[in-house]
Amino acid sequence: MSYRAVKGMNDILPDEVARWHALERAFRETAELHGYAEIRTPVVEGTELFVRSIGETTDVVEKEMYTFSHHSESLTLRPEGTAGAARAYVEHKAHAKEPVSRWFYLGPMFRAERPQRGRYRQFYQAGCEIFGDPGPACDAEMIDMLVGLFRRLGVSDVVANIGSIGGAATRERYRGALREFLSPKAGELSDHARARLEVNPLRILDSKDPRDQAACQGAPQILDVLDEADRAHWETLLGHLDALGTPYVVDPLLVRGLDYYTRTLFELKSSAGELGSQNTLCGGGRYDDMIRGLGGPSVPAIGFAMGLERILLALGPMAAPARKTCSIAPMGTRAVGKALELGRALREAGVVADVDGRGNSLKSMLRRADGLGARFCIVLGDAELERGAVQLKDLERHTQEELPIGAVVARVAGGGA
RNA sequence: GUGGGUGUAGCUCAGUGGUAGAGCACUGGAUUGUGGCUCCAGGUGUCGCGGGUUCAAUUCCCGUCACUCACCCCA
Repeated sequence: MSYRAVKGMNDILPDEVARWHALERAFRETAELHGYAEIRTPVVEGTELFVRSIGETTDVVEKEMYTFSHHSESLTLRPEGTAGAARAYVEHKAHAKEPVSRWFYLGPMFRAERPQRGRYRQFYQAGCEIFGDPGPACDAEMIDMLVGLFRRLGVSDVVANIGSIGGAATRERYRGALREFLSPKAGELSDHARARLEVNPLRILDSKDPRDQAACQGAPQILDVLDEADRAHWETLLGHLDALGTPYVVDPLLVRGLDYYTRTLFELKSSAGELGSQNTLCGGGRYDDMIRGLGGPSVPAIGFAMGLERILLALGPMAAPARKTCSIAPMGTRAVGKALELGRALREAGVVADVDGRGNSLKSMLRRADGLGARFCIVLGDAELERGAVQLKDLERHTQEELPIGAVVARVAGGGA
């Protein structure tokens, strides 16, 4: 086995694609119902776009990007979808055409991490962005949409965690307070957390290390230090969710690893199905400063991305599709010619047709028809050809009848009735 | 980048210091031309790769690679 797919990048074989289609269809339908329109942006962007938007000191930018240079240009395979959408929003001056833009996207993203269950180097995300609406009504609507989507998909145990990290000013103030609280306990922290104390103390809140969790007991909470405007935004959001009856859990320690977030943050988790420890199905939040930061106008924004393979892991197996194929089993060369003709006629009538021209035994052809999930099998042998007839077998009802060859297409197209 | 686990048939996995098996799948037959159930028959393997110990290694030892799970981080 000399050629293999690149580590962390997987083939999605035909057997599995039906599940992907079903998920993608549910996402598209939901997004479109909420007024989102699809945008498709390139998989490659200038490296600087990601550095600027995601943040120079984030793990994604520091060590997970696939970056290469072409001539003198530094390019990067997109590690997430928001930066590209935001770039397109600015580049095409969408703000001047409509007050609010609601966009969704779907496609592969790339991060050079160590792969594990639910985490791959090429992975698929679907996401939505709203540009030009400061919320909090649309924040509530977005969270409610996601809860509804996961319910519809059948992820029964999904939990929406929400939080707020306020605007830039609030966050700066909180960072100082947290550092002050944790510094005396620096000796009790994990090495990793101690290193972060100066650079990004907020992330320590997120740590799974019991020492860090213990040290964070009694730490000041960001929700307690929101400024007036941030607080009003947050409380109104909770009010909307309560009014909608959308279930949620406030997580005061919620911190996301991308630097661009402001105010509202949310994350949907599950432990259903085959999910391993990477069980965040969907994450998002507000990024009110990004558009201006990319050289655009001062336009607020909010968005989320969901990991498709994680959702598929949570979903488990899918019901087998209905039998609709018609298989044709010819015996002998003359019959094969007739079978090809019949196959074409069936397809013209809108029937999925499979001509088994392998020249195997009838038993083998019927077995294959069954394996394909065919509803009908047309048996075509010399005896039938002489009579200008075919045997039409209904694989589902276990019945068989002889029909004139000219009548079989209409019969099959009519579902056998 | 760090740590654990696993590498044997297309798939899931047993197994032994004397060069290997089951189930599923596949093919044929029982039914000179009739599927899903049943019965019978059939084939395939550099036993991940390299080295060491040994009369002999798939098995024991060392190395290496791959896969996998977890940490970090994220979807």
